[in-house]
Amino acid sequence: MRIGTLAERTGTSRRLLRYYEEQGLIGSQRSANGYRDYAESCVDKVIQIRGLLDAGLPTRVIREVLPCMDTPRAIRISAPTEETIALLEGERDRMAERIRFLERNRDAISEYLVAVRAAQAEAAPQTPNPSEAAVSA
Amino acid sequence: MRIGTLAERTGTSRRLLRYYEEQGLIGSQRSANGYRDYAESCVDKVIQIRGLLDAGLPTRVIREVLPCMDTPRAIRISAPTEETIALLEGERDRMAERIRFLERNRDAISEYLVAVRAAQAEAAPQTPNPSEAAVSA
DNA sequence: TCAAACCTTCTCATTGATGTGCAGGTCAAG
DNA sequence: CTTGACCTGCACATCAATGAGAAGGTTTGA
Repeated sequence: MRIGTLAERTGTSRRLLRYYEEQGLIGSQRSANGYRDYAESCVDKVIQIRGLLDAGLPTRVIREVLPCMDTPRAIRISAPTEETIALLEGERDRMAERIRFLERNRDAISEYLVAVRAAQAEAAPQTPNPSEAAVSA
Repeated sequence: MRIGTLAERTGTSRRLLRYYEEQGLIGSQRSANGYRDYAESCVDKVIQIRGLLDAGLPTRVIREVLPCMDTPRAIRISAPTEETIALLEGERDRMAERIRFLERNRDAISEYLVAVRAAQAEAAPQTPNPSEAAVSA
């Protein structure tokens, strides 16, 4: 498929797809006219990349990690170097740490929101006036 | 405490602490000579900030979220605006999504590492390797 | 008291990562 | 021929963080 289709199907901009190719995250064939021609699997791959970037992994790491996971489930063994294995182990640990931290903060925010709602309900039990205390930001 | 002490206790640079103050993430008193004087609670706060940034939250959001969590457990109600509440709900959801994605990727990497180790064990079966199937996380 | 070592202040500039805008040109279809 | 999708390449934007330099405060010991 061409870049416009891939952009639409992944919700990214064409520009960004070219950027990811420039960064070595995705590849493409070229048609005779020079247009990029993407494989079907690129859709999943781009979504995967978006998620990994959002999770805080730098492109440098994604470049190493991605070839190991063909699609988000299937696994391909491709004789990685010891260095790559160590990188993956490190990233797995970093992910685990991030998860723990995110869980703590998600819970803290949830608890806070519950407390706020309880306070609101107590402050205005009969009058539903949401902007009574609204001031600056 | 002064900035050097805080830097040492949080593992950040003095420069970064000034930057966080500039960004409105932390505050400080000033001594008569103009030196910053940090409260004890700043240690936790800075660690919290590091974690939230690492989790992918921008300073703009942290600035809103942080005052709601005095230390990583205690919660203070401070009459937030509806806008802030919506922001917090959004961030909580984004965190939950990030957690799900990180878990998927962490598991994928773990599985991959297991498979790689199995392949290595098969390639070199005479090497005594008692913990061949050791997996973590 | 002086001086050296160290800490702090502020400010301007820069880096690195992720991404976007845009100009100028090519290609293909109506 | 016009329109729209695509190409390359350069520049710009944003955000987090850092470097460097100049000036001044603090401490300690000769």
